[in-house]
This record gives sequence, C-alpha cells and structure tokens, in this order.
Amino acid sequence: MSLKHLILAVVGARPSTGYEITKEFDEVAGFYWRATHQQVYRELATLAEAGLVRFKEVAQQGKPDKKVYTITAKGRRAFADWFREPPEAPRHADPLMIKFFAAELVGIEDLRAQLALAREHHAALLATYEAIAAQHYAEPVDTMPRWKKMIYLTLRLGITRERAWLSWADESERVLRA
Amino acid sequence: MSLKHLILAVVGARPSTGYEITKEFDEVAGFYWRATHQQVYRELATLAEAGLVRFKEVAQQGKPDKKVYTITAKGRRAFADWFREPPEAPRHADPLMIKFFAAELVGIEDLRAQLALAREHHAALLATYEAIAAQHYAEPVDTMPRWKKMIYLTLRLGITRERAWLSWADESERVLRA
DNA sequence: TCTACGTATGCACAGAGTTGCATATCCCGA
DNA sequence: TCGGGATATGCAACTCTGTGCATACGTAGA
Repeated sequence: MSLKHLILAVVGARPSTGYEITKEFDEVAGFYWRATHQQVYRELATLAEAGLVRFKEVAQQGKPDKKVYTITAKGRRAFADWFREPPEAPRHADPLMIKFFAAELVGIEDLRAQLALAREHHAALLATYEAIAAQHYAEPVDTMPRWKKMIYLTLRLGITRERAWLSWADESERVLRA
Repeated sequence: MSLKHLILAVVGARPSTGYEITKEFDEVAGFYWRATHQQVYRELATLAEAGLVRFKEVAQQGKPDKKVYTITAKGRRAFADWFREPPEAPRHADPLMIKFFAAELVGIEDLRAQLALAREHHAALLATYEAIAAQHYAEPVDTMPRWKKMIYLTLRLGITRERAWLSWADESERVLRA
C-alpha cells in the first residue's frame, strides 16, 4: 500500500539507488516496514514510469552500473498529498496469536514452547534497537537536529513496542504456568 | 501466510460457516488478524479442495442456504504440524512511521495533525478492547476455563499494545512541541 | 585456489489481500 | 412503501507482497 510512499520519502531526502534504499529499509525502517530488494526495484520502475521519480545510469569501475533515482516535482506533490490524508491504521498480523487462539487443539505444552521461542525473538529485537539508540542517539533529544528527532521517535516506537510485548509475555507465562 | 491456519483453528473449535468465521475474525481476532469475507470464502474453497475441511449444505427458511464447514483429520494434522513450527515473526506496517521519517519534506505542523488523528484512532481501539475485557473477562483469570484464558491473553496483548502506543504518542508530542 | 560475501539489478511465478459487483430474503424503522 | 441492515455466498479484476532464480565482478579469508 505505502511502499511507494516510503520509497518517495527516501528518494526525496537524497538521490539513491535501489540497492541503497533496500539497505536503508533494513537499517532504519526495518521495525515498521519490510521490503525485499525485488519489491524496491519493481516499485522504482513503476514510479519512474509514472513520472514520480527519474534516474540516471552511472557507470562504475569494478562494480555493476547503477541507477541513481531522484524525486521529481510531481513525485513531491504526490507525496505531500498522501501525507495530508488521514493516517491509515497500522496493519498487524501475528501468527503467534493464532496459536494462542487454538491452543486447545494442540496442547498447552507446545504453546509454552512457542511462547519461549517468540520471547527470544522479541528480546533480540529489543536488544538491537537499544544498541542502535545507545550508539547513534545517545545525546539529549532537544539537541538533535529535527530530522534526527523524527528518526529517533520511530526507533522509540520500536523499543516501546518490544518492551510492551515482553511485559505481555511475562503475564502470559504466569497464566500458562497456573 | 496463515489465514489458512486461522480458519482451521476456528473450524477446528466448532463447525462454522464462512459468514460466521468472518464475523468471529472481526470480533475476536480483529486486533491481530484481519480478513474480508471474500478472503474467507476463497480460502475455505481451497481448503475443501485440499481435503483439510469438508462442508455440508444446509437449507434455511427465509435465509440463503449455508455451507457448514468441519475440520477433517487431515486438517487437524496439518494444523498441528504448523503449530509446532518455529513461530513466524509478526508483521507490522505502519504508514504513520513513514510520515515521521519524511516530516522534513512536508512540514512539522502537518505531522502534528497526523499524530493527533492517529491518537484518536488508537484511543478508540483501546477503549473498545477495555470494554470487551470489562464485559466478558471480568472474573479473575485463574477461574476461567483454559480456552477462555487463551482468548483473554490475546485480548491482553491488544490492550498492552495500545497502551504502549499511547505512551509513545505522549513522548512524541512532547518532542514535537519542543 | 576455492568459497563466501558485498555490490548491483532484474524476470517469472506464486500467494495474499482489496475493490467492485451480483444475488436473494427478511425485518425494522422512517 | 421504501431504504437500509443483517444473513449468506460468490465471481472477476486488480494490486501488492514474497520466493526462487539469474547475472556479473571484486575482494578477503581459509
């Protein structure tokens, strides 16, 4: 739905290649949006066709040629229009909840094992996010430039979400033990 | 990915029609999975073809005929196998985060407006979940039958998540005001 | 020397989700 | 009486997302 707009946002901040955009997604947008390089390249081609971005092919030595994409005026307008629309609700899909829902069919022991595995995953995520915060966002928020504050806040949502998840897991483990 | 398994879970708990499954999704699984009736009917047809569910057509007076689906032994096995696989990570996609990411391109005023609208949405969700908890899960957890505990825990995740979101929004509004 | 990884792009297919439309009946309120 | 909502199912077209495969070169380490 909004991969298009995420790409416009990145390309709007600075000219980028598909490869760079994919990496940026993994590093900085990974906890609220995921996309493979395939999706990115395909979407870039579509956006270019629609005239929202344009690209220049750049030859490199020792590496394959690359296409550097830039946002167009039309792209900027499209992005701003989308920005001002009422926010779409975030989409969640959590297969673990299906397992809770259907624990009766399989057994509570297996559910406990599932919960333990999921906890490892979420704990690792939280550790990663907190490491990023400690490394790149150690200074007080008010001293950050505005663009950095915004990125920091998206990271804060990731941290808040994972902490909340873990506290829910504590509660659930207590209930499952009883 | 797992719509299939969610349907198997519902049909495994008790025989249901596509219509009932869709409603159950809205009511009880809505905060971790969403599906339209189209998706449900199509998936049921696929599952029936694969022999994981079977159905009986039931005539009704005043209402259209309905198809009551039941899980098969094969369906039960497929579900149990899936259940024991390592849990898939939940998928999130939050367009609001894109707007934070790209606030520089449009303006901080518009972002504030977006955040306010999103807050309304999340506050309303939380109110709904808390109302459900008060109405249907008022008794102490240990006195609930096990199936009910499990459903209650999925609801608790919804509540925990929305509270966490709102506390993040408080923090973000402070930063945006500064 | 061989393997793996990083850089860089892309096609083809499969699977999942959305939107619009169509059908049919009953009941309730305006 | 007329419209809208609940019950109940489904097709068709479309978009969006994900997986597997393919290409091509350089560098670093076993």
